[in-house]
Amino acid sequence: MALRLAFFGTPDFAVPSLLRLQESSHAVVAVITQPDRPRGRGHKLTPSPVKARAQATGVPVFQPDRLKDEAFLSAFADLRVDVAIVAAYGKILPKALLDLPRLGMINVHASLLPRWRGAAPIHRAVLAGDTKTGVTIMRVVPALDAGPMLATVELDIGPNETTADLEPRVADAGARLLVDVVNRLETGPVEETPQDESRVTYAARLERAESRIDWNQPAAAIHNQIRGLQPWPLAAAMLQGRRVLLTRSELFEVQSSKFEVSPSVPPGTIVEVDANALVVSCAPGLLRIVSIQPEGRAAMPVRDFLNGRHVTAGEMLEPLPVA
RNA sequence: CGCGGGGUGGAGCAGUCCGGUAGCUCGUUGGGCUCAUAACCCAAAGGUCGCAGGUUCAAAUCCUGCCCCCGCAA
Repeated sequence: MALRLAFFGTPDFAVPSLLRLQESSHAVVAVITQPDRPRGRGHKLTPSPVKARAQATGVPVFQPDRLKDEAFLSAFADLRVDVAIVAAYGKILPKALLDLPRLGMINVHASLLPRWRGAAPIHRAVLAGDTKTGVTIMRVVPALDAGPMLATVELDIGPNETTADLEPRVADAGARLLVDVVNRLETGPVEETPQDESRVTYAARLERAESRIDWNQPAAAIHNQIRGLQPWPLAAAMLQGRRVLLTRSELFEVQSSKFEVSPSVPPGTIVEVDANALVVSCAPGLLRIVSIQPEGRAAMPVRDFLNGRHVTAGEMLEPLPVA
């Protein structure tokens, strides 16, 4: 018998999960998403991506300010859902809500739990230089991302892959895994594996201040910063007195004597400008910047950037002033 | 009505203040040079200057309205 589902989700990450559930044999009878918020330029009130998708398909949408509202809780109870799905909803779900669905609530989480519980699992995995990540489907419990696991899938993170590249892949893999789990729940209980509490790490929300590049760091760390802070807040530095966002980089692997950096070269120095990259000295190591975004412009390959700007070896990429 | 930057051959930019021949770097195409090349030399093609209206003998440039892109801030 097809299950009646409620879907809690808000950003782009949640959309593929909603989409695949709607394509499944089950019935998504309600979508709960964050209230429209002023966002973007001009402070325009903008619906969440999940809301946009739900409205396009005619599913009833709930946008409660507080999940503990009696009115919402009773309306939700009246839906008599079998399973509630949570995918990056954006708020802690109260205990009173968790108990309402007949088979409980399950969460799509973008990491291999217990690593990276919390708000920014994909970003933190890339920032930490993880070479693999994945998705966990787990039961929602009152503690943050701590529920027992029903299924996982692993994904490799490419050496130059950014969070913006990775997120849709994780979202899609998670959506497939989710439908698989829901299908199994339809036929009976699914085995649950408790998380190993000794290996828990937390993925803190990103802050704007993390955008500032400190060139007194190993090239690999800065590379991960550039890859990880996408699509927001992006790694930033100063070039020729103007703020630039560094959007793509590559580790400089080949040890060529031509590029040996003497200890007297200060970190942040552009030691070489070639057709496609700015080669910058870090401490230690060299990083090739291959894509850059000037203020007021879209990101572009360094090759294009250099067609309109003069940058020569010896100039510096300065750290952003501390706000 | 949050603040600011921008839209000029395929790409990145200059030119706009002070109206008067459409410019630079790169790419593309053809040719040359070279053992060879993403190098170098020569040549060519390619543009409704975001859209609409106005002012003017003349508008990329000045005036008015609109569309789109980006950063900041939330």
